[in-house]
Amino acid sequence: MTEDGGYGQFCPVAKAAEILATRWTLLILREMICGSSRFNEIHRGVPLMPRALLSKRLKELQAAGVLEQNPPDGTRSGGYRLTAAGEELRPIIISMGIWGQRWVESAADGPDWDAGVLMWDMHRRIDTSLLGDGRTVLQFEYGDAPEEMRLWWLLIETGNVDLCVSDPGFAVDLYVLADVQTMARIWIGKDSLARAVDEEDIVLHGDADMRRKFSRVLQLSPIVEASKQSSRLQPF
Amino acid sequence: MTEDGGYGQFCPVAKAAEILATRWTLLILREMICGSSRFNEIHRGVPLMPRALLSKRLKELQAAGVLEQNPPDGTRSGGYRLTAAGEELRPIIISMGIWGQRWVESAADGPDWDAGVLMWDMHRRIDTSLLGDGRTVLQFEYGDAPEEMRLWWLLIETGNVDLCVSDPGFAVDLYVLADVQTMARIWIGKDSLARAVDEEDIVLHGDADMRRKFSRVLQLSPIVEASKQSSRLQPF
DNA sequence: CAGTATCCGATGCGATACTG
DNA sequence: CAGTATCGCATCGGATACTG
Repeated sequence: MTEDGGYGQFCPVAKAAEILATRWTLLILREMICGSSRFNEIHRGVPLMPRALLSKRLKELQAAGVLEQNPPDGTRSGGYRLTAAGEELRPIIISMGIWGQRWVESAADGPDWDAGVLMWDMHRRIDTSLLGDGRTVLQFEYGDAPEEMRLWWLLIETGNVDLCVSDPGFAVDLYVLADVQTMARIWIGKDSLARAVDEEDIVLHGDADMRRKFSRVLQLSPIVEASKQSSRLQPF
Repeated sequence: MTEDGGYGQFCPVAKAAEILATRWTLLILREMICGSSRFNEIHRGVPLMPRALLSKRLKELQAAGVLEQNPPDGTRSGGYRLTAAGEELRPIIISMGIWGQRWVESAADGPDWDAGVLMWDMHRRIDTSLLGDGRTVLQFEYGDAPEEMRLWWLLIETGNVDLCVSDPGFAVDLYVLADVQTMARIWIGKDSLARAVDEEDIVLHGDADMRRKFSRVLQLSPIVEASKQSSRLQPF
């Protein structure tokens, strides 16, 4: 009778909120903005979200004109892409990230973070141009993570970065040992890699050249990059 | 067990979304941004929201550091105000409004809008400096609204604007007749007052001087003002 | 005015299992 | 890989009544 989840208001903020202010929706858009396009890619960014609900949200966002489906290539679905309307949410969502980082207590102190989400985020921010043509393997070990989340590998080959949850078997160029919290704080710019290495909150070992390059190979969260230029984001 | 409504992620967008992406929350903040501060003022901006839920949300927003309570003045509560963190949401919420206006289909075509919310919004945007020291009364009649929402009065006196739902009894300076949709479209900048008057979608009658001044006395939604300068809002 | 208390019905959400 | 189907429950939402 009162229809779906609307607010019954003409105010454009209400209209935007009807689309954006439902659970998980902003995180799906963050995933898309960060470069995911396929169903399972998106889901890796929000692993705690029920797949059925992800499916539902993707439909809603299509109906709202924020996403559309790519034409299927051959047999499998072509994934999703942002429409022009969706692209214009990019600065808004990034602004929300900057705000969250600046103001939300415990934005970097949560107890139960998912190392998988962190690794999935990080694997998209490897600057492959600094690595040679050959294969590079980085191994991450999180001392505070549960058994099945302790070890991760980034396998970098011909400009492509794969995230592995089991040992890919190749020689490891760099071992990274840290707590999830430490790594996450660095990732979102709340801590510096240099400091963490100095104080041995992070231990790097392996190829000496790779150890030196690591701070440039692993770029930080897009939010951190954006917030460096965020003076432009406070126009009012 | 999975705690409250969190996402279990360190991403700052997720942290912001935990606070902002719950039902009604963005509309409460919009009300605060537009100048409401007391409980019942805020509620007039979201009349369909259960008061108990508004109370709960206000507590959540205080816990999140977005709002705080003003010290009670005398016997009654002092209402609420945005903290510094809350103030920094202003450009984000206005951006969402601009986005909603630009992209949401039917942002100006809803069937069941609330004339009360429209009037409540508009009463805050009367430029009292254009009116003399005496009393000014504007009467609005919405032909398409249900009986109890048809007639509204703005009573302007010594720079103060009161919204009345029953005839205040004073002489009316200007009568405004329109449909809620027409008025709402003008209010959010999707239609122009001049056009609507020309084509008699709106009929003004009463004091000739007041008829002439009306387009300047009634300022438009803050979203419209903001979107005129919105080139600054697309920094990425 | 500024909320709180309670009850009840609808549904959004999460968990699990299943399919082409 | 890319989703669907089903089910139970917690939360939301509406109504009503009550308090300082």
